Amino acid sequence: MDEIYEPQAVEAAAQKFWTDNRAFEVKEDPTRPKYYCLSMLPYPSGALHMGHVRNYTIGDVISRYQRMQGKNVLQPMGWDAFGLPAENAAIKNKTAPAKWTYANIEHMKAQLNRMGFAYDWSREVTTCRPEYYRWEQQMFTRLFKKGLVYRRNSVVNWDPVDHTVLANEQVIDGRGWRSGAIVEKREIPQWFLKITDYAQELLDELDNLPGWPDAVKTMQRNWIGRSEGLEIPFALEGRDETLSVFTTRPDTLLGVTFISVAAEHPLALAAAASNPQLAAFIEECRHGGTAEADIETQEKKGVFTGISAVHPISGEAVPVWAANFVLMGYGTGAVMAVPGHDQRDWEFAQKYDLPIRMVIVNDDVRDAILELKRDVSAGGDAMNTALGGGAARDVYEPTAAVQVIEEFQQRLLRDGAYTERGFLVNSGEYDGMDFDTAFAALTARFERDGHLARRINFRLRDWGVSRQRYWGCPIPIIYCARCEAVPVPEDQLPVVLPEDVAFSGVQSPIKSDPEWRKCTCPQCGGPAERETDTFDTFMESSWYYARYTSPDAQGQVDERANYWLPVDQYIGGIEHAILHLLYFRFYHKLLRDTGMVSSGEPATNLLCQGMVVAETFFREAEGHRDWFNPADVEIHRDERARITGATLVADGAAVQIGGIEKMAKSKNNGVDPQSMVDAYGADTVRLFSMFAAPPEMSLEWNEAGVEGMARFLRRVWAQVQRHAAGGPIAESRSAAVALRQDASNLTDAQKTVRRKLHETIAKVSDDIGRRHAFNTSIAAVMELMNALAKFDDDSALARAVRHEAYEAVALMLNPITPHVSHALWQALGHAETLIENERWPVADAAALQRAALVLAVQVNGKLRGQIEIAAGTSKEDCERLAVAEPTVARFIDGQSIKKIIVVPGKIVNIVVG
RNA sequence: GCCGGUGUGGCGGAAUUGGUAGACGCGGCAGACUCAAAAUCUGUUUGUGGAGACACAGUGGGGGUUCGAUUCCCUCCACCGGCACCA
Repeated sequence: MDEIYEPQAVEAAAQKFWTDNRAFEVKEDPTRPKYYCLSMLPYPSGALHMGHVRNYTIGDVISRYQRMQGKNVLQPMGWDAFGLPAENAAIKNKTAPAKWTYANIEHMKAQLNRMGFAYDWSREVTTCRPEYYRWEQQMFTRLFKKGLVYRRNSVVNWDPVDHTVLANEQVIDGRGWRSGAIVEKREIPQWFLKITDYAQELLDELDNLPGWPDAVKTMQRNWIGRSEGLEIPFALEGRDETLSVFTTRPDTLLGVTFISVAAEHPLALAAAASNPQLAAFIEECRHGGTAEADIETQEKKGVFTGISAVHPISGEAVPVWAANFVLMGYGTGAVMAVPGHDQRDWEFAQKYDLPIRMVIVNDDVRDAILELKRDVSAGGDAMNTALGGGAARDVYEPTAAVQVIEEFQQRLLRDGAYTERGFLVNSGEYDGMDFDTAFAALTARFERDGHLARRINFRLRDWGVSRQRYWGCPIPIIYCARCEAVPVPEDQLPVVLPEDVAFSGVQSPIKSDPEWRKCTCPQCGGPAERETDTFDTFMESSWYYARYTSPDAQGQVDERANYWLPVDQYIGGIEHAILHLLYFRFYHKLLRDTGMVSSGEPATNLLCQGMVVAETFFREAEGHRDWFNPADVEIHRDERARITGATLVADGAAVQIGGIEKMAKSKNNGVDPQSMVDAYGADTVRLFSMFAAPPEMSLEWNEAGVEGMARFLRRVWAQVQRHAAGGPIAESRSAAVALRQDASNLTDAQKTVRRKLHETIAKVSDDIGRRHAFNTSIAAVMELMNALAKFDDDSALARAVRHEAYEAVALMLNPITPHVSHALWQALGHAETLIENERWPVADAAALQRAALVLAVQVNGKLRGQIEIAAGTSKEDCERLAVAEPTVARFIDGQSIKKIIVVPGKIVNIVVG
């Protein structure tokens, strides 16, 4: 063992050993428990970033820990290789997207290997390869035949200058990012997968995923958005048509004072022909992006269409407005507006001076009304007055009950809608009913004549999978003038995307190439054309996890899938909480329903890691900011270590501190993992990324902290080196093993160190295995190392204790810093390498025994002292000792003890007063 | 706008089921070693008052439940993630 820790040499040696021995290639083995640990596959953007390092270190720690538990661990890796950035890079660098992508993969694969991740590369998946995507095309054609695929018009962002469809990301403040033109909405035909057929199951099965974070499950529930309500028909005045609206609040029906329809609703479009103001409004609504955030935050506007509907109960005329916040894609594209009890409708009514009607009241108002009703039956008429009759206002004296009602109504008109559930008023025969009663009564009313009014509505929309881009998987459809859309027959798959193309960026090469498009119809043999749209890249990332189980299957997957699936631990960023993770779950059900897998959910446990963030630095320039990388900036502090400012190393002049943000090119605050690995080694980078924050929180990259981790590894190395050089290692080993049988000869100090060791083993096992609290597991090992450093005893027994501890430290650190552990294991006298003899240490229960413990003593909940008690001291004795403790006694003095609470092993609280 | 999350010393964070707030690391300060520096090692480090023993305050703000609240409830604020064509 070298005296000095040289990470580059240590890591090269360990990695060579693993590679030479194919240490991480796994086979299906029914005799051993399997463990499938999966990290979200990277998009090959060019180089590994810190987010990847963090994600994959977490996965590797869990994988290596599970190997040490004796599991048959699969940890694969692959490339989400299709996507928009390749097209952008192709334009910028004048290269083909495929060439750029493959070069990136090669580079990033080398970087992953340099990190020492235990991947089974024999199962590598690259999603832009035809041997991968042909199965995705096959699945699509099968779903087509099952009726789970359909084509309809839907809205895209259209750049009227470049004549291209833009991704939401390419729309900046309503304008195309390259052309600067105001983006328009345009409807084009697109392919959809019927995820809504699975909405109920996707919702229900969230309850069977205890290993998923609650935040993710809640977000998915809300995204799926199941709601129960009624579909209510409004007849249109002077027309032989009805306009149906879906509502979850039929109890507010008598409060409807207008109806809002989407600007692109057929009714509005038809009315616009003779209404220039409406036509202008519809035209205005065509501008701007399609993102929901844009639509929901824009100013709410509307125009009266000139059409009136008939209220189905009161018979009153209700105006129909076109509004920019109603989405054609949801429900029927029309909503009933109840300004009294819906805040958005309330604001709209205020703006356009539409009536606001109170039809729901709270408990207090209901009680007041009941009081007035008793008054009415006794001959008074205050109730009519209070509820809007108004005629007698000048002459009568308002009672307290009337005041309650009037105040409620005034608040509603002045401050905003009352949106709680309550009791119906001003609703004729429904007056006095609560929500449930009114819901039932109105359901009965609208369900006469066998007509069904009850509806279960989902917010979830079908998955639009068409993209008007080149660098994606071709959609395997052929268009024939006679047979319309025909799926490509399975024996003609894959439909291969040409990779050697000139890519200008304006038009997809397969759209502009008439030869690629040309084909014959598989049904009638006539001339036909291929679909030139490609799949959403979420398609590839929805089933890659299954392909890893059988990467060479002659089918999408084979029987090996059922050995490995479901995934035992999935790890990825929280930003995927909804879209990717919902498609991932949906696709698994598609695989199940086409007989390819037997499980219902793809992953039993999910860990969402936080972002990697860093400080930002900038200088104001003309109209913009110049951002400086943290590596080029020096921080200044005052005598109490508070930051006072920062200067640029290059010129010594001040820069402004811009706050902590997600590592990004735009803020130039990215730290290159490669430079960190070159400077400190992979183990130090892995250790820091696991130590600096718990996995699900954001991690602030800070180079001083990285240095601290390097310092720790050097200390571990130096201590083990000193131990190994200090005596015959084989004897220490056998003496350490003997401690398990009999440790009674140890001195108290030796026993204390040994207890600390076994407490640490217990804590680290729980922290890594159950809690995934890697940061505190490292802290515990550091505490142990600090105790060992102070353990000043050179006897043979002390050497045995120390040997036992260093072996355990090497093993406990192995998941996190496997290269160092590999070297330490050999230094501790083992002929076998650590990877050949992976065994997680187990705490010795006998070593954990304590003779005495310390209890905190509180008086009225405030800490006042401590008492030391022997293990097994009775509650009464604890109370007696606590009361007698001098400081405690001082605080009790002169007051009577009312109660004493004893929490065994923790605390005594004496309540006085 | 809607949905979800986070907020604790100078900084990253710990406190696992309501039970001693600040483990561990960084930074700072002091000291040892050194011609010197770096590295390393030792001590110290929430704030205020106090020589000290110790006391008081303190977990984004306000309120509540409890013998006891960083932890539970209500409310407000700030920041972060997602919003269906970024991946």
